[in-house]
Amino acid sequence: METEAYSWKERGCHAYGGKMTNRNSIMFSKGGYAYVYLCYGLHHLFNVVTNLENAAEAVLVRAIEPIEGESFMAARRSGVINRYQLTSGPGRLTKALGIDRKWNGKSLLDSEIWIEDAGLKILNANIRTGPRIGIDYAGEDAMLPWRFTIEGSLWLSK
DNA sequence: GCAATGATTTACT
DNA sequence: GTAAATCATTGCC
Repeated sequence: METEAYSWKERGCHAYGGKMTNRNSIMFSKGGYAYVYLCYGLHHLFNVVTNLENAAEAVLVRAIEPIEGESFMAARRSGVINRYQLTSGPGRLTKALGIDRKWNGKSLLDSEIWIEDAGLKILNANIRTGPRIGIDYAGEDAMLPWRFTIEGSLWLSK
C-alpha cells in the first residue's frame, strides 16, 4: 500500500498557507475525518484528516491492498484484468471502493466507513519513503520525502 | 458571472 | 510518448 502526507506548511497542499476554502475546510477539523474531492474532473481522491483542529494536515491514500470484497472492486473497475491494477492509484482505488464526494467530511470513527487493523503486522523497517508524485507545480516542496510505501508491496501506484 | 486548472487514468499514435 | 476525457472549485472581473 502507499500513502502521501500533506500539510498547510507546503505548496503541495490545498490548504497551503493555512487558507481555508469551501473544498478543504474539512482538513481544518480535528483528525479522523475523510477528505474526498474530485480531481481532473473524473477522479475522486481519498484523504484522511490527521492533525488537531486548525492544523490542516491529511494523508492521501494512493494505493491499497484488497483484502476483502475484491470481486466487488473488479465489478466496479470493469475491464481490469490484473488484480494488482484494481486499487493501485489514487483515482483507481476510489473507483474500486465506490468512493465519491458524498463521503467528504464523514467521520472514520463513527460512520459507515472506517479504517481497521487487518493484522498484517507491518514493521516500521519495511516502510520506504520518497518524494511525492504528481505535484511538480509545488516547486521545492515537491521534493519532500512524504510518500510512504511498503517495501516490496505489489499494490503501488508506480 | 466566467475562464483557468488540477494530489489522474486511459486510450491512441 | 502524447493527448483526451471532463468538472468542481477557485480566483479574478
